Amino acid sequence: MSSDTAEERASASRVTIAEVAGRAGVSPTTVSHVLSGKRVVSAATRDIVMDAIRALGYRPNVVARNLRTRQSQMIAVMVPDITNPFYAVLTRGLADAVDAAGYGTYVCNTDGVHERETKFFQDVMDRGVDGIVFASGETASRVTFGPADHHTPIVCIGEHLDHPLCDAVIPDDGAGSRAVGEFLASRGYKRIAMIQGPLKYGANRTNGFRAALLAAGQKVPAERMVRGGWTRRSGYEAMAILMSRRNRPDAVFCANDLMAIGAIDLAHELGLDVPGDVAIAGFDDVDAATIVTPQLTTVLNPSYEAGSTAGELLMSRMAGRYRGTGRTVVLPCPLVARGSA
Amino acid sequence: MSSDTAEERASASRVTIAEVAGRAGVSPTTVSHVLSGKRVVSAATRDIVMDAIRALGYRPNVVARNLRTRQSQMIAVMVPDITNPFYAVLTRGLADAVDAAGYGTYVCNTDGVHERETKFFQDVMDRGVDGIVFASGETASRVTFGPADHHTPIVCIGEHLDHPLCDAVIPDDGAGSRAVGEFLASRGYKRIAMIQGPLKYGANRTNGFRAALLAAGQKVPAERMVRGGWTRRSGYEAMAILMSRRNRPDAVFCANDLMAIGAIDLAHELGLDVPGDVAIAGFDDVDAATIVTPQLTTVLNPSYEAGSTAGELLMSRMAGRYRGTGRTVVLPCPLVARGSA
DNA sequence: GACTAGCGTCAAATCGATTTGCTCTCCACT
DNA sequence: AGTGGAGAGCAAATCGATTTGACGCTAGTC
Repeated sequence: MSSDTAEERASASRVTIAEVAGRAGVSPTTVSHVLSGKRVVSAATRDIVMDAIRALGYRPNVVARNLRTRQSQMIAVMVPDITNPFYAVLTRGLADAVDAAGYGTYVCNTDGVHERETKFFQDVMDRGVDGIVFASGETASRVTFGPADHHTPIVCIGEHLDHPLCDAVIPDDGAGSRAVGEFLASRGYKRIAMIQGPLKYGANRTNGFRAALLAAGQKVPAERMVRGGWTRRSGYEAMAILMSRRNRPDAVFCANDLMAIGAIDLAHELGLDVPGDVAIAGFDDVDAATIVTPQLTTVLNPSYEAGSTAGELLMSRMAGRYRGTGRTVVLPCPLVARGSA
Repeated sequence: MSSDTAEERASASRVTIAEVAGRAGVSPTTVSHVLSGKRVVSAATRDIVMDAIRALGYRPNVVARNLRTRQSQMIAVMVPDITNPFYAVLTRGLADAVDAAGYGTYVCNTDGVHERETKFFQDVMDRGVDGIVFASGETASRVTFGPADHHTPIVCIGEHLDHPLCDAVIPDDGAGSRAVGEFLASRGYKRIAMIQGPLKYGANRTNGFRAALLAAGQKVPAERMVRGGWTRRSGYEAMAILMSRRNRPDAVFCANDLMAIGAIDLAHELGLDVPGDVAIAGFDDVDAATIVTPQLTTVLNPSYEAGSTAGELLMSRMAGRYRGTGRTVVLPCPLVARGSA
């Protein structure tokens, strides 16, 4: 906005609080107090100081402030991959929630690899972030905490973590998956299969789904449970296995939407009608769920809300409004019936 | 707060370099030199120091280091919205490129709003980031630089910026769009239309496309040029306008994939066959391009490479390997022919 | 008139590293 | 013996803020 003068250009280094104090004829202390409001400063000197700040274009050095105050006004979010729309939306929810309070967002892509998780965890602790959101898969439970780590609040998405300051935001996968099971059973499908996540992941989805089917009097034979790797490609392959069985399923629940899309790919390749020949349901309700044909019947996984409530939980601790044991917020995952089942 | 804080201070405050020095029986200077390798330390004392570091679990305070060295080992990326897969992939490319060199990634969602852009720009400058990647739409050219801002290298994606240390990574939209135009013309389409981006955006795509059609001897009447807002919904609406014209187009080039998907939505709604009744082409080649039916003929926009080469450009400046005027890297955007045209 | 009570301000310590200049030792070469 | 140089390590200054204890002042109270 203001045209930078030659004077300003000459002094290439940043303006310090001392220079402002000098120009205003007061001490650095007073300038600091004007800025922070931690002690009262007379209106007269406050004006003088503010004028000097404006004239010099002073901006406080955030790093120096962070060193002294032991805060960074920055929160870290650890996700497997920001490229995954689910985590991108979660990250945005978090960023929106904390932005107004002046917190910035530091993003780490862990790829779900334990070494990367610990490396980044170390990194963000060293950087002195004020809070951490852990959305990096269930291996998160394996990170080990150093003695100094117990002051930084943490929020885990989708799981609990053994840490005194750790809150949890849990989308209710179990209930959502149960709803899918009930829905499929009520529609009269008889040979219902499932494409699960990789071993040890997404147990709640499997369990909820299986429980609903059992309650509806259906057995779930082991050969109708196949594992995929969350990706479209792996859903395609898992579906291929399922459809090569003697007794083809008439409905398939996939533990996430990407795998469901892969499953639809294969069904179309085989010339099968969805849902006429096979019904397919997913989980997450990402954008792509309404892009496939037919549109995907799925479960809404409230990623944006998960991110933003994680932000709220963090802020309540950082501001000292809450200082208790770990809280747990459960987010409902409603069924979204569309064309594919 | 009181007792809690006292406890904190007593038990769990971080180990400092001074404590390490004390335990090792050397000065802090020596410990620092062991860690940085900036001066030689004898193997014997180095071992002693390293032992002390391990025993105490010492981790250097990054904030303090940053204050002294005036570096933050952090680079900022400004995107309109991390939720947009294009920018998510770009961000990942950047993060991967700079991660190995120890740089972290600070993400800002500007929503393309000028006030937010300047606010975040100020924020990251105050935080002392070592580099900035500007991928936040063409309003970027309006940010104003303070005197202190001229030391931080910047890379712009998709445009140039008037700043001495600013490099640019430019995906070759123009050539890509020209390829689409040639492709459509060669396929014999005669009434070719385009859904553009919002006013003042994506001029290269419009120009390249138009040039190709003119070269093929086709006129592009104004009523076959409609504007959308980059979203699926806006593509749907723009397509509706196009199809309500007396002389319906037989092919439509959309300035991005999301709008193309919206256009396909409408075509299907009208019971039209794609590409039989209308051919549709997009731009970007996001994941969703292969999820729609039919799969989208589009232009590959190398977002990952854009992010990673932005990282390279930044690092070459930060490391002092390059110190010259602004460089420009142009990335090719090849046509990807699929089913929709 | 002496005595609190605030108010406004400042000097100095602090946060935890890095970096510079200096000392001291030891050895090699003239 | 003297000089030069390299090798090792330390003390102190520095980065740029925040924060605390103290001091001078004015006003109000007994």
